[in-house]
Amino acid sequence: MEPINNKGYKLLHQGCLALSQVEMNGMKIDVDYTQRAIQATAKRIDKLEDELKKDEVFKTWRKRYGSRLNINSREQLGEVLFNILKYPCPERTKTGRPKTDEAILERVDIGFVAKFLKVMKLKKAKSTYLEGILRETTDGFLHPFFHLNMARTFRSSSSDPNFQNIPVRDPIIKKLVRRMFIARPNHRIVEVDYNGAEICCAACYHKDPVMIKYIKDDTKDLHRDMAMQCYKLKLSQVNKEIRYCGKNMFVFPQFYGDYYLMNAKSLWEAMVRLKLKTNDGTPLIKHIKAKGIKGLGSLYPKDKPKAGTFVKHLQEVENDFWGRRFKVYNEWKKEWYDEYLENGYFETLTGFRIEAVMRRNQVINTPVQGSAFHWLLWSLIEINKVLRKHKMKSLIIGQIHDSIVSDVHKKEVKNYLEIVQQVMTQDIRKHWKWIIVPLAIEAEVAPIGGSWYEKKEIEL
DNA sequence: TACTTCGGCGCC
DNA sequence: AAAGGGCGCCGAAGTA
Repeated sequence: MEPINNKGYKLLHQGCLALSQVEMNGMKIDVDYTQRAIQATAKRIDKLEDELKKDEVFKTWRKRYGSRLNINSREQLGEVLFNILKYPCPERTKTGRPKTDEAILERVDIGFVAKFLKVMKLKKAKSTYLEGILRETTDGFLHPFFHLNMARTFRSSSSDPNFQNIPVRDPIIKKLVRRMFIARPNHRIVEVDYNGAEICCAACYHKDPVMIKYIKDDTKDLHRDMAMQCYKLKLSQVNKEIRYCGKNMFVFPQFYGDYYLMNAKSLWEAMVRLKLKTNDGTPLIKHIKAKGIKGLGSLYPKDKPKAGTFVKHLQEVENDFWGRRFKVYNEWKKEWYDEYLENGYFETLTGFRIEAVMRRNQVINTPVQGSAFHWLLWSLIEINKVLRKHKMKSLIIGQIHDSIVSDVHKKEVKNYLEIVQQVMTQDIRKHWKWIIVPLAIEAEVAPIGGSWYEKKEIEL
């Protein structure tokens, strides 16, 4: 990759300097809390493991492995469940071992496995987060690294520790871990993020009028609409959980280059596993069957989807998605890839030529993912400049691809929010005239001296 | 003991 | 026609 204009060059130069400032600022860690949390979590793990050891399944496990038994080994558990106890093994890894991830193990409907998964979650929280972060903490402060030279898409990455994958989805683990991150005295943690950054950024490349309409019109909601179509629901039947599935099991995978077979699989599994219900309380699986879907259908790529299966339905949704709904977007993908094949490179709107051997999906995703991050990077640089120019006490302490985390002095909160709003939604569009969609941000604020866990969304 | 590979899982 | 984008960190297991 190389810059093709001065804006590109300056972005990385200043970005590097601004991020080193962010690294130096660092964030406060509640060390006492963390030590207590580690102890408490260790205790919970011990207790659950004791219970596991009393189970019949564990006795089978011991018989098979004897002293080599390792309660942390999913591979051993896979052997016990699928080869000895003869539970059906739905999938294998590329090296031929039985797959033993969460989705697969949940299908083995016995208490032992449910408890095993619960313990694994706690161990992940303890080792990677509680202990991993504490290990990197000195004098109560943590200074994660932010790199601009690691990601192939010219996003950033973070390490030692990785600040960009702190748990947020599982409410229990979220609280356990995010409680570690606290504001400096008289400060509040403030996190601001772009709404749908990658979708908006993609729109600047493909300029699909339907997508632009979705972005501009507040009453329209793509994820909701696709959830409705995938699960054959009416507007009144959709809820937050179902919308989440539409977003993360259809829309985003499709944008990343996935296809109907995988969508059908994960959307179907979600119905069963999360026991999804329509807003009026009907189990989704029952609803979909009433709508004429007999079953999931074959997941073998070579089989032709059969009428009346969920797979066939998703194939139709996909065809509609690209063939009718986002026709212009679809044409852009083809042209963009063809041009890459011809030239051997492509150029991002943020000012870089990227010359590398890439697969089709990478060629389509890289400019979007990279440029969306460049919006954030440019914003971070400008916000940092303003904070310093006005000698404000507030500090930027981190960045997560499309969001900025700051430790904001209690008297500067209003001012800070005005600055980020101005930079992220107005100034950036003067800097890059090719941004053809309105940009919006969301802000969350934690109490004075409180933790990252306690952040709450506020009106801007 | 040190290192690599794999599978898994956390995030956007 | 083909078919899931980008990271970093952990422990298990195998190898040197």
